[in-house]
Amino acid sequence: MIKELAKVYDPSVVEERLYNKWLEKKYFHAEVDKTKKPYSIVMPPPNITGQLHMGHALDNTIQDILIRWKRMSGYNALWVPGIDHASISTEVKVVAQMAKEGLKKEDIGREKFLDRCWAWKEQYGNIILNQLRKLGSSCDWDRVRFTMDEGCSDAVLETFTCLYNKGYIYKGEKLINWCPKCMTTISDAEVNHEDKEGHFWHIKYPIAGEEGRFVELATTRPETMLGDTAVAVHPDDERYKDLIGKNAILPIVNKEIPIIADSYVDREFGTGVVKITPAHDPNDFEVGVRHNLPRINVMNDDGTMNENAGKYQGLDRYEARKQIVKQLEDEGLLVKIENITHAVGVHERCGTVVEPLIKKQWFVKMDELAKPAIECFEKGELRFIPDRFGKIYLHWLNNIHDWCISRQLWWGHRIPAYYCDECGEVVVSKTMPDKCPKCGCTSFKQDEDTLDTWFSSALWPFSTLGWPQKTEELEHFYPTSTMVTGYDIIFFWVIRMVFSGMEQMGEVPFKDVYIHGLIRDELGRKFSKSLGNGIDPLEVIEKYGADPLRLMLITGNTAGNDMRFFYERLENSRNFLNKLWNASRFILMNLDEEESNSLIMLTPADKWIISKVNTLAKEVQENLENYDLGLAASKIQDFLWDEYCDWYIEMVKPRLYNKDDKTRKAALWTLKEVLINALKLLHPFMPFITEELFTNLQSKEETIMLSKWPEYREEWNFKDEEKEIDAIKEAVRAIRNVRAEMNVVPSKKTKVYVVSDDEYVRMVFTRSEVFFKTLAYASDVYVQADKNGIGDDAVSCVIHNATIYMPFAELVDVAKELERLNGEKAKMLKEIERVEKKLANESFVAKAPQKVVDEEKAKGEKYKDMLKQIEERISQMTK
RNA sequence: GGGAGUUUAGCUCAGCUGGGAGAGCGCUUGCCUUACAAGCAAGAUGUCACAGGUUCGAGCCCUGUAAUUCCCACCA
Repeated sequence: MIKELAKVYDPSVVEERLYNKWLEKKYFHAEVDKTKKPYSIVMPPPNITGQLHMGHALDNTIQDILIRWKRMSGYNALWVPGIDHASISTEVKVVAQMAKEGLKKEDIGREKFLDRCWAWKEQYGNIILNQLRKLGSSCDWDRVRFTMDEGCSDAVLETFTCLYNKGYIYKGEKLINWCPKCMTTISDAEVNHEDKEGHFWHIKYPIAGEEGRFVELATTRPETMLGDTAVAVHPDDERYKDLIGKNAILPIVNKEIPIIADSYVDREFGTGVVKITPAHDPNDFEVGVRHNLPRINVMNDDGTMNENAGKYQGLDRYEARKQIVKQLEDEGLLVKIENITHAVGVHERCGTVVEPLIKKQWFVKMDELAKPAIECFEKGELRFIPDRFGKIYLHWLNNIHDWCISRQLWWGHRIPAYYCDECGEVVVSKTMPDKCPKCGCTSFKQDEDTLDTWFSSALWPFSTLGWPQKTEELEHFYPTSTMVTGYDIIFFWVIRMVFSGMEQMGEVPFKDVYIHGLIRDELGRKFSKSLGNGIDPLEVIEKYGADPLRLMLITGNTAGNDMRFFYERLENSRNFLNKLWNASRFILMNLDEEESNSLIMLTPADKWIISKVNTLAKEVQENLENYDLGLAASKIQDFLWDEYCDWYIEMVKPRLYNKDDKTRKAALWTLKEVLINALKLLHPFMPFITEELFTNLQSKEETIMLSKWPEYREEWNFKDEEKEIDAIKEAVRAIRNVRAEMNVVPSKKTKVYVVSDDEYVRMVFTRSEVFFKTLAYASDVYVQADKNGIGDDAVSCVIHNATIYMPFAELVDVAKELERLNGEKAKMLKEIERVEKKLANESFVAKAPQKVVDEEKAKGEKYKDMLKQIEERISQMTK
């Protein structure tokens, strides 16, 4: 039966058909199978506000490669997909949506607002998951999880109460990062420091009781001076020693505040005097604690000044700043204004300058929890790929601060803390308590705040497997095998997953963390909306197909490094796809007879390519195990394109075209067998085309997805043939060189045979150019013209270890050829000299490994041999 | 202020445990050859940032320098 493939491969049609087939057949679904070794990945859940971008495409391609490889290798391979409620992003979007209707969330109340959020989730939440299917992701869609589904929410409540009961969660009044725009607290990790242009205002504070004496200090935020409760100098600063213990008069407020000594002050910086505003600055807060200073908050939550700001009450913080500076100037207390650039903390999500404020918030106490996370890494239970990220991981854990987890948002997991209406007692419990343990009252109010969105993400590796229930999935698949994510969320996510896993499960959540870089545009810039340089993966898939995109994303870079997106690279992948398609088409065109089970005789050429694909399987396996995914992919690509298509297929053509050839069957068998093996190796990288070709090439198995992963086989190891054919490749290249150098243009009708002593290797070339594409077989190759061709008029030509006869008429320039040969000779002499010099080096021979020395000797022999041939040729020509 | 990365062909990047410098794109030349012009064949191009050191031997290991990118950090 002859199968015929379409002339061109149309990814969009094929990919959709195949993906639907996979879904229908449930190939992605993984039931717990205790007879197999488990391999599991949980997908970093994309936000429900998200659209598929290149980062997702890379992240999921990597995971898909790993899962498909392990699945084919006989593992019980599970890939759990899911989505994240993304508390603040979603809330911002829903608020914006409502704003268009002229509504605020307060207008409709918490419950109705949450209804809208859920509606958002229903409407948009699955978009990104559907987009992931376009990529070919083979995750188990029967197990899609959501961070706010019943199970995950239960995991959150369980964890919260558990940590609270152990004393790891507490509510405390601390200085936190406040976003006046989003009106919520944010964690340290959510604050970005940006260098901004600003001013240094130098201000004089009068000394109380000493008319005309001042201290000069500088600030970048004059508006906070209204909340100053001290002025500090360094204890050993001679300039100000006598001031310590005295009072300064806070301008505008006209209040006396103490002058204190604290070693936090840097004598060298500025004037060596610092205003202390404990309610609005983290350092000042610490100083305030040490010196028992009052904390005066002068700002409202929306960034306007409050009642403590006196006449500035109600003004926006920046407006207040302006007016305060003006007043200071008017009062002659402003010394100078210095222009500076300084780091300003901004909310990473909205860019608003963060305001440190004192608030009562919930925190996770980190020092104890961090310890197991450090230990498990040091014990080697957890590793990073590449390993340099391990250092970053450790550094962060060793310098960890308590994690502020409460957010003044509505969309998210509401904090399971209940306040007694009577006595205010706090009860933390998964459900509303029945009665107050202190006063017996039965009415409670739940905490208004929700949890940081990363709180639920931190539990993801086990909550998705069913925790806190004791499921068989959890038992079988936990700890998961590999976590694939970008370096940008190591702090947000990876670390929190590890300590959560260690605390709740007593085991690491994953053994390997594969860190990938960012995809950038061709200029190396990040993709961003404002630059408008984003490239939509879906458009790329539409145009080129998912396979080329995947291949392009995975090759040409290594773990942890950023990569640039070039359409040129994509085209290369697309061309490879096309190449593969056409090669397969060629083979199918020739598979015109029934398959034979009888013993076939393999020629050295067949053994050569079989041996090559065998070696490839071994190397790919090693590369994958080391997470060198890009290396593995390009090796497969090189094999298929260079070795298989450009050499083997060309070599085998004469045998295919001659139906009487005894080795024709062997050629066909080899062509098919090798291709199928290579397709299997390629499948994790390019799932669609490999499936399409696999199912067309054979009829025994219905999918490549569940076919057996090619392993290295000793019986396919033909080292001699590999060497032999590789040597001949060299010879052929030399023959081609002759032709190129001599400018030979044989007539199109010339028919040339390359014949070896071995009768089963014979290659026929009907066209002049084909000749030069073709690989001769044995070391003693000679070329004869056929009866219609050149006959006796031929001249022999010996290059390296091949002899060719060519028609006289075609040798247009003997002098040129001689020149070339002389050049070749000189080159050879140089090489021989180099090798001999090396071998003459006694310490080299003595200290270098024997293998290296032997190799060197062999090279020397080879060069001498080649030199001899060249000299022969020269003497022939000059005769 | 700490920490990490990068520096290899015109461009973007590979180079695994140290043994004669690689790929893709681009460029030059010749080819519509019954799988493929999205192709085939041949070709040119590198003080592997710099300076020392270790070694028989360094793109790779060590020390230092420079340029550059990123992360962390409270400098008012």
